[in-house]
Amino acid sequence: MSHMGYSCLMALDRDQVLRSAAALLTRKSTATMDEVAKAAGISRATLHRHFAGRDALVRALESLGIAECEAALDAARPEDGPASEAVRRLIRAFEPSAGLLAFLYTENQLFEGEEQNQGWARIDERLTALFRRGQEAGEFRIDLSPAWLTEALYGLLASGAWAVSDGRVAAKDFTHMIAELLLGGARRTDA
Amino acid sequence: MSHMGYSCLMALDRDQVLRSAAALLTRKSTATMDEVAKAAGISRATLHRHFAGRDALVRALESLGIAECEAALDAARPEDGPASEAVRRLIRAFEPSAGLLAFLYTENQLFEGEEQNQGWARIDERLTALFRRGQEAGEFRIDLSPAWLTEALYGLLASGAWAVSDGRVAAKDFTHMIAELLLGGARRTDA
DNA sequence: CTATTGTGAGACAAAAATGTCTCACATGGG
DNA sequence: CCCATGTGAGACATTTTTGTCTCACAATAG
Repeated sequence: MSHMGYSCLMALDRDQVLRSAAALLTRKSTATMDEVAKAAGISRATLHRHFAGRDALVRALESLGIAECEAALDAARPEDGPASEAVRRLIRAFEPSAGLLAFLYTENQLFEGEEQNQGWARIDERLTALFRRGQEAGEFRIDLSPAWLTEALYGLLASGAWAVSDGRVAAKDFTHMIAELLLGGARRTDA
Repeated sequence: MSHMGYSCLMALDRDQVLRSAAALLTRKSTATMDEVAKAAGISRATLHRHFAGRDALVRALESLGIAECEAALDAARPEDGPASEAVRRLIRAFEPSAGLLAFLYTENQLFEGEEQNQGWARIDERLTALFRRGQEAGEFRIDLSPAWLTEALYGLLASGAWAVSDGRVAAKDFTHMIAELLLGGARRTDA
């Protein structure tokens, strides 16, 4: 039965295609379907077999991004332990998805579809809840709103992903640099 | 002599066209020249009179962005006084250009032209120099590299611009939220 | 008023991207 | 071996976007 082989290989392929598409579209958001296909190492015909068109491709990217964010949130257990530690776990869990997230964060003002926006709203909610919890526990300062901290987390994840992919910072420092900046800032505290 | 009237009005128009183009392209990077023109409130013909094509438009946006960043750096005197204060002045000086900068930061991996890249390299250099100065003065922690702090500053400026334009944070808090997060982080220090 | 200048609207062809086919080929299971 | 399935290459019509042009109109300086 070739059906198993089909779904298995397809799923892997599709995932990799989406990832390379995200990587390309982040750098060159006006890239052609043909360029996307070449970047993924497949032909335009095959790309078109998987995704009916450019819109479908972007929507698929968004769905994947939402799913990965949800999974990362689940894995990081944001409700457990000190909020600072939860933020660290969260950033570590987000790291593999950071490239995709960077693309979506800069592009997602595009669609206002029902499902998609609900997905992001849910993720935003879980993130702001974490920062709110940290504030209520007296762990985080209260003059920076949870909404802003959430926004900043997205921005820093995107900056980190780009800085790593451009070689401006080492990949192994990704989590540390984002977490330390977000939590502790640039100022010395042991002075 | 109508020449004065010409250059005067044109300069203003051109600037406003570029700004609305940046605002639109940030949200929808695949926007058509026609959409850009409509967003600027002018006809496609007029847009095309100012900018030969899409490339020319983006290049003009980049030139404007570089010029504004240089001007902001000059105005903020990054070499004077405590580095923290210099960073605050810098963020305040960057605020009017943040929307434009957000677009360029997410899109500038596009061109690798000589002049443009030199312009950005120069700005990067001045920013990293400021963070390096802060580290050498013992004001900033040394485990976050100046290159990363520079990158993070770009990212936070972009996040701030989007958050403000989407109404997620108040415009008046722009400088404070970015400066405090970048310098002090989310963690309470007075606990 | 009159001439100049910039503009908007629209026509138009050229170029680019997209969506849809067909066909030959490779691979892997039966 | 033979067949089914996914693929790459490329042809093709369609659609979209672009670049260029013309013309009428408004504003403004002289």
